[in-house]
Amino acid sequence: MNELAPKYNPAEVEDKWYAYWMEHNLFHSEPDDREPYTIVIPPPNVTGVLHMGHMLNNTIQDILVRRARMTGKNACWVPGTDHAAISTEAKVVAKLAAEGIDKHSISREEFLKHAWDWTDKYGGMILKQLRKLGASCDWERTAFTMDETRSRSVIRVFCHLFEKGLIYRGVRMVNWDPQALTALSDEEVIYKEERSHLFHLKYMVEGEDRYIVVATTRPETILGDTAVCVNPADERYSWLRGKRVIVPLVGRSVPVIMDDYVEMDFGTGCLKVTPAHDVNDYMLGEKYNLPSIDIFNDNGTISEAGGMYVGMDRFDVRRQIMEDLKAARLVEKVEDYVNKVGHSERTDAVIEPKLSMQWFVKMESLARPALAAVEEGDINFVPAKFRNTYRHWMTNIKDWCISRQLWWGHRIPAWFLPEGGYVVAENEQEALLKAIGKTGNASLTLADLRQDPDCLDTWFSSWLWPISLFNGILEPENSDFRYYYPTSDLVTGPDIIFFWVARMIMAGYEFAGDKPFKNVYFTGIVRDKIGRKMSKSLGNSPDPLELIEKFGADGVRMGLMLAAPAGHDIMYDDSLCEQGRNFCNKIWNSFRLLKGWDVDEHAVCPESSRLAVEWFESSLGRAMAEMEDLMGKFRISEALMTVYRLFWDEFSSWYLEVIKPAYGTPIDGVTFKATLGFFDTLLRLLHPFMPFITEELWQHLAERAEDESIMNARLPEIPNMNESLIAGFDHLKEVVAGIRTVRKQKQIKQHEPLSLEIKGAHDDSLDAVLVKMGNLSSVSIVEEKNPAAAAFIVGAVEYSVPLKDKINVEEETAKLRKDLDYYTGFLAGVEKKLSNERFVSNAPEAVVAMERKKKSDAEEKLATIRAALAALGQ
RNA sequence: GGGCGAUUAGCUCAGCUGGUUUAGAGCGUCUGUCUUACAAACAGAGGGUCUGCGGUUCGAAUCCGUAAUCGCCCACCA
Repeated sequence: MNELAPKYNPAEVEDKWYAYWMEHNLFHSEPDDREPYTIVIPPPNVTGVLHMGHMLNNTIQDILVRRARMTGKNACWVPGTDHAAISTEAKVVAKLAAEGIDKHSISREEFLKHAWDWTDKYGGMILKQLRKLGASCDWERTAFTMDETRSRSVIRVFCHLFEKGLIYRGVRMVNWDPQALTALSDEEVIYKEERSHLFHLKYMVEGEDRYIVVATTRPETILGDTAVCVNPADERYSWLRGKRVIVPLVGRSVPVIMDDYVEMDFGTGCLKVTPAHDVNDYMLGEKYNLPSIDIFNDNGTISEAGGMYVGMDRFDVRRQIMEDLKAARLVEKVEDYVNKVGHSERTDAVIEPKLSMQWFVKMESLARPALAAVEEGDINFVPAKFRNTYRHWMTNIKDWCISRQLWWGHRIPAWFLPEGGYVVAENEQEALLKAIGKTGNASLTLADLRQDPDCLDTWFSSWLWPISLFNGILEPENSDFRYYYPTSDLVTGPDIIFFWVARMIMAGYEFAGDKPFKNVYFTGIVRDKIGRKMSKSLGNSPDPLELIEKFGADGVRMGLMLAAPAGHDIMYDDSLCEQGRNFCNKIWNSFRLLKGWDVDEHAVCPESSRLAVEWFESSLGRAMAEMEDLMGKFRISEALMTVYRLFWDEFSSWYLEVIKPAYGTPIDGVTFKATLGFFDTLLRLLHPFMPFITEELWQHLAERAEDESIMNARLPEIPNMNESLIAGFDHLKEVVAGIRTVRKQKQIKQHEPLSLEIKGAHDDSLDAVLVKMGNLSSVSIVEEKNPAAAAFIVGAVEYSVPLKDKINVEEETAKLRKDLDYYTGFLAGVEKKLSNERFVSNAPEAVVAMERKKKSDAEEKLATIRAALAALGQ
């Protein structure tokens, strides 16, 4: 009789509606006279695979975008991908290696061709997968950090900053990744605690029989030692002043220098100085004009400068040197030691501090307006605690190393001149003109210029994302940019607050003269049940697509959102998605219920239905107001919970049960029409969270035009609330629950009618509902309570169900005694408060009045309880 | 070594500028029920004194101090 299956089957509907939305171009936005609502996606790396973090992040974005659309805004969610310089290059190098091709055996052009092939093949994978999630991105606007517009924007920005003197080139100590063979920014180095050793090595004093002991974690770097340093205040070593010591094994004579940088109480108080391989030693080297001996090749093996160890790997050489030192009796002792070792964020290789020529951005002046924007609330962080993190970083900002020794990325637009020096220009022609201008040599040709082989840091393109997506760098006056910028909300993880968020804010003010977004919503990290971060290496992350297959996209979306307040890590568990799936099923079945009814337009609307309609409208209004408030504060999971309870508890368990016609009888037209209206509104409220099932049912609910969609339906006005009706229903629910408890305790079936007796002031205006929901045969007001009845008290009114022989006086008495004790205690507490003169005189009047009300309520209630006990002969 | 945040029912969390019944929700648990939308369900029940200690106050989960535990971020002690 009902063509709808008793269980919702997401697989049958999801792809269908996504295709429908695409086919009717419903995600696309163009500027018009509506208010814009814009989100730019955090571009997933082309090397990435869809993980739970993406699911969470993009669900939130989709909820925000869909809700904005339904409130009449012109919503635009721009998708795209990031070229991920290091990761992608590493992947392509590995792929080529597997095919027996060495990167350096092929030309740059050939390599880039492979990289582009790889990108074309795998790059858009995550974006495709996001469609399964229901992401309503404007796919026509899909961008890539290395497409033409974005690339040209990057180059333009580089030139702009260079001309402004904010980009410079120089030799600095940088973080070197010996695996990826490139420099990294400070942010790309992850420090991890590692158990290692503190080696105490003997350095003989030159020309004497004495020695000093130096403590180091990296004995291999003795090959590059050019001094030993002690604190000038350290009396233990005052005799060393002016002397020289011999570097063990190496045999080199190096000076002893004195600097208070050295901590006297760490290790032996004696520090070996290797200017080429340690940031601090480098500083000392500069200060004391020490030679710098670079003992490593780029790939981490020992260079020519390393004497007999040439060609050995840095970790092998550490072991070998220790053996040799032991053999030479130059090791005093070896201690266990825990220290922090820098690793490359992308390759996990141990970082070597290395002196090299790189390009840098001066950050201080860029940071100033960006810091102010967040401090002054022009940009709002959710949750606000991230402002602290941001402030700290921004006020301690260091220059940004932006050059990478890679091929995959935006090539640095600098050309070296034959006789030294360089020019920076947006293209070759311009470079040539500048070169001629600079050298005065009109016969220069392009062949004389050599472009810097290095590429730019990936984030040097990402930081422009909100601007470059709308082509705001190259054409700042274009209508898209003027309309969509600044964007509205950014949704991202706190792990890239420095990499990306902070830099976008700086770029916004520098290149667009305005903030890039108004709100930043920081999601939490998705963790497993026992709190571990989900990761590929741990294998504790479910495959998102399998989850969607199992629970449906709507179920998964809801599961994630239920547990995801902003900035809180979420403990993921499949049971969350189960809850989401179950909710879909609940929605589905309530639709089946009303779909199955016969409607009689002429039937009279029962009083109970009339009341239910009026009450539910109020209830709906209350929930909608609450949702609006919560969404405004980005408390999305709470907004979802509000509509969840509205649908499940209020609509399904109460409203539908009240208006449900008896089996085989039709429903009246008035109630039916109101119910369809409610259902329609509920679907709209749910749509941002669960787009698929709501579209499916909304389309079933009425005849729709060919290109119509719930996506573009508006959220209705919030209905007015009838507070007293809501209060009346709240009371009624308790009475019904009381009746149900009696049934349960006395083992009376739900369908067996009971009569209800009421003693006390009773408002009978909702009796029609009471009779229906309590399955009552009669409701009567009595003067005296029937002793052979099961009683319960709601407010100060006593309700009882006459049951004759089923009544156990002891049980009834015990029940009432329990209530009596509770309220006696409660009353005592209130009275204590009220008898405290200082409370009465100090507390605000309203609070005192509230306490008086509590007191009289409790007294009334106690009177009722005592009367009930008396009726039982107690 | 600095800084930030957290600690509320079995679990995940609300509880904002202290007073709204001797703390709420969802899930889970327990007990009934295959009642003609839904057992992915229905009905009912139980469960915390708010991490410890001290303080401010007429009044504190809510403010202050302190201790413990956990987490995150930053930092050049080899």
